[in-house]
Amino acid sequence: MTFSFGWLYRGTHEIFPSGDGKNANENLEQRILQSDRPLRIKMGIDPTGSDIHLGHSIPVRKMRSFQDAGHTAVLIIGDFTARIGDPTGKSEVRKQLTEEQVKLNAQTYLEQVRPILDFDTPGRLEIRYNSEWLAGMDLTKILELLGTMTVGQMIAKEGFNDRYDKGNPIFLHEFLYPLMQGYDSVAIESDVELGGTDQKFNIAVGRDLQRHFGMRPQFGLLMPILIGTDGSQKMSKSLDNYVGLNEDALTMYSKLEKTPDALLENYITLLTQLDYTQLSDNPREQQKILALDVVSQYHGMAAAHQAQADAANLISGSTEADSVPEFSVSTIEFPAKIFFVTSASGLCKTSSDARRQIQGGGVKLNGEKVADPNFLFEKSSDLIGQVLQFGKNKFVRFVP
RNA sequence: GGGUCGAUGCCCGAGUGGUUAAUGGGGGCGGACUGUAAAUCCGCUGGCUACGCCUACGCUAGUUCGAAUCUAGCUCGGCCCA
Repeated sequence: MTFSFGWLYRGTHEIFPSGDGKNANENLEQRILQSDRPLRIKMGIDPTGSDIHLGHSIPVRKMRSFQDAGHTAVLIIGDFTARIGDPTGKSEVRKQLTEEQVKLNAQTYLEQVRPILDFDTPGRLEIRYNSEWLAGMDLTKILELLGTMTVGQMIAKEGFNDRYDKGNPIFLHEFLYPLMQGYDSVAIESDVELGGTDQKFNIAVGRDLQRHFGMRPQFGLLMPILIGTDGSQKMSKSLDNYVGLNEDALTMYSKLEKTPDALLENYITLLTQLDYTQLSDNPREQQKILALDVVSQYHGMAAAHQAQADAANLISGSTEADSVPEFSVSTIEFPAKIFFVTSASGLCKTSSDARRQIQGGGVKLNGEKVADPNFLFEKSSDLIGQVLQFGKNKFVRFVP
């Protein structure tokens, strides 16, 4: 029986309730087999930023597996909750976002998960905004929600606990977050909620609320939190150890190709459908296979192969690489010194940094180290066609 | 509401009137090496089309030739009491 549920368990960290011991009557496999309708698989994303990365893709990929097994993915855009911010894992209060920002973010999020989910098969995907049921909630209802939990239960939650111990502030509205997320489960009548392991508390609150409102409680399916490309901390934009879903193929490939050895099995299991045991045990090969597979998921096989070839060329000093991002010189005023060009082209954030990196030997023009930060380009034609490299994997080709 | 302590660069944390972008650590970035990994060693780690100029030690005024360091008010936070 378990065999046919391979898709359910691949990479999965935990399913609760587990269906053994005293929960014997609550077993997800049973529920799937016995249901006479597709299950409703919930996952929430809070549009708090503009980019999502491979870490976010983990539960989304699981959601796709459910879709392929015939179930309905209910993607909840947390347009309302985003304005409070999930306190999970946060050491500080989230800043609140405006309505416009949230709307915009929601759009770009949907674009980014499009390659992962089945958007086309009828009945397989529902997209809901939680402002639909949260925005108009009146105080009576809110009191009912608040009345289902105690301060002790809230304080026991990991993030709150730490912050309380450290003497950091916790605001009351943050207590509402788990309740709102939980109420989403009630509103959409979910059967299973997907999330990272850090979502256990919030998902469990969803179960409690569903029970409170006389519904059959959902299952929680927790996926591991993806470690970032630095190999130690969880993938996140603010730590800059992420691979963004909307990054170009070459950048994506270059980042994944340097995945730390210790992370390879983890990445391959979570980010691809490949069978790790069938792969070469040479880590260098595994890096390439991983990078190729993931890039092809988001950019197509052809672009992935192109990126692979280009990455190989660039590292050997050749500039024959079609997928190098292009940058128009039209925004640069000539004559221009190379340190200015380096920052103006977006390879680094500040011109001061560009200057330093040049002095440290980290900037190359057509594969040659740049020695003088004040090297001058008299006119735009001096620059067009050249490939500028910053560090190990940031490249730009200048075009008119 | 009362009392008390605190606020320094990405983070932690020195510095308590004086040449200085401000000790140290972490993290990060870059270089060498390598497998575009790890480990190790070295350099960098406010901004600016830049051998000079500008902005910085919670905010705003003030004292002073001169303040991150002194004074006042304000803002935010911790703890104790209510």
